[in-house]
Amino acid sequence: MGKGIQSVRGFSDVLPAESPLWQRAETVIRDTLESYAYREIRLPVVERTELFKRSIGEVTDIVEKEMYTFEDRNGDSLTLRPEGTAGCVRAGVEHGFLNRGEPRLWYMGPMFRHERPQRGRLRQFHQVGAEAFGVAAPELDVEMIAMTARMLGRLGLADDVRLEINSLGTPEARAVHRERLVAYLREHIDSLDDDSRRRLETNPLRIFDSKDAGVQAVMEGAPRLLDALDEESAAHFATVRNLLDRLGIEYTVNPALVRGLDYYTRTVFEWITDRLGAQGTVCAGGRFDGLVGQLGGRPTPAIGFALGLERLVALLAERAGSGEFDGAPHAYMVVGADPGEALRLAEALRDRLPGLRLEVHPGSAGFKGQLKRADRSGAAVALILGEEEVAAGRVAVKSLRGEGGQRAVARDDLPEVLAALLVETRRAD
RNA sequence: GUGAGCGUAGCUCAGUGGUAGAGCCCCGGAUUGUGGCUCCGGUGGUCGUGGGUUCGAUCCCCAUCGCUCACCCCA
Repeated sequence: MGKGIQSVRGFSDVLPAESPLWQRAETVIRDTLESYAYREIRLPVVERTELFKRSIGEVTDIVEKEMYTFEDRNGDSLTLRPEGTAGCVRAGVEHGFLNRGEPRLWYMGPMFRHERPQRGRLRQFHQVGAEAFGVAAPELDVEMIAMTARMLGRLGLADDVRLEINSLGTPEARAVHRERLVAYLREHIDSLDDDSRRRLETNPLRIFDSKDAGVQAVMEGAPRLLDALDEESAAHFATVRNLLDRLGIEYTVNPALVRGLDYYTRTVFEWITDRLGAQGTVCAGGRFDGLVGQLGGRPTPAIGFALGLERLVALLAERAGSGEFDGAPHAYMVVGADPGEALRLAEALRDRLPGLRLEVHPGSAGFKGQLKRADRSGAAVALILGEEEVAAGRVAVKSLRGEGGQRAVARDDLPEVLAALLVETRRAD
């Protein structure tokens, strides 16, 4: 325990016991994205530091104190990506594909933020993100929300999450509102706690969800961003709400919902759970109509979301039933005097049945020990290939679950028997 | 970055100022080529690390590292 080299704080392993859940999440997400015509893009984990400063915002927590930044050997400042959108937009501008059609992209991979680890928060964590470019219509916002709803639904998490939405309007409207809000708050500065005073400088909108009762009272009378929206943004938001209603997607409007990154505009949304402690946001996204232009591309409207895989998997783990796929082999081959023959047979079986998970006992040993291993492997059956069986051209198929019956099967019939077994266990996969 | 709680076997945890235990796991055995159940036996810990107090520290004190949760922030 206290020995040897340990993993770096906040960088954790996904052990074999948990990886099936990850695989299931990834598969469902990928399939869903593809069913909405999103295509995968694979992006580097390292980008120039400047990219994140310009996109996420200089004064955000992420840029100010959470980035893994280092100097390359040639003196360039590089950063382990703290999120995926910036790199995605950078790639789009660099390769000039953002304005050819309306690209829909997704990516999956590790992100890095130097924060204090806690439940649902690691320094290396994994996100699935998707971005759609070139479409300003609110229909796209709603389709994206519907897509995330579908993912969560397919994973059986519909009852564990709720949707909150808000509109941040245009940067201009937001700036005007911000000034008004700050002016208002300065009048009531005496009623603000330290936390809120600090936010006054950094992100005054955040003060809306202060937990302090006195602050709450002040905020009752504060100017609301939603009331200050420009006409177009207001109409856009109204359409989003209307369409969500028509799709039967439930949501609540949360005027205090603010995305942490500077580049968001108009629609923002967040899927929240109460089952994961303090870090309840599982999936969040919104429009960023200004970012592409900011990063040197032709001004292009865009929308995206990011989903935290650790948090999603944590929810799945809570929900996981007994029939969960655990990666155990279907069959375990017990080997007698001729290990070479066992290997040959095993290869032949894998040729015939690509879906078969077959573990062959390495070398040969006593049947007792091998059967014990077979049992512990979690396999449904043991395939016993001893001297008697080899001589007779058969394989003993012994059930390791339930009664434990055993029967001799002719070699030629074995693929068929195992195929039936696969069908039987497919449910659990 | 701030605060709180916790670090004893692979895991879950007892424990006492006098150089450590249980359950589970793992390994072996209960006669010949048959797992699970039962019984018997066994491996395994410099009690997170470094200092201090003490005749003596796993236990008390300090520091440090790590874990966990919360704040902040966010996926």
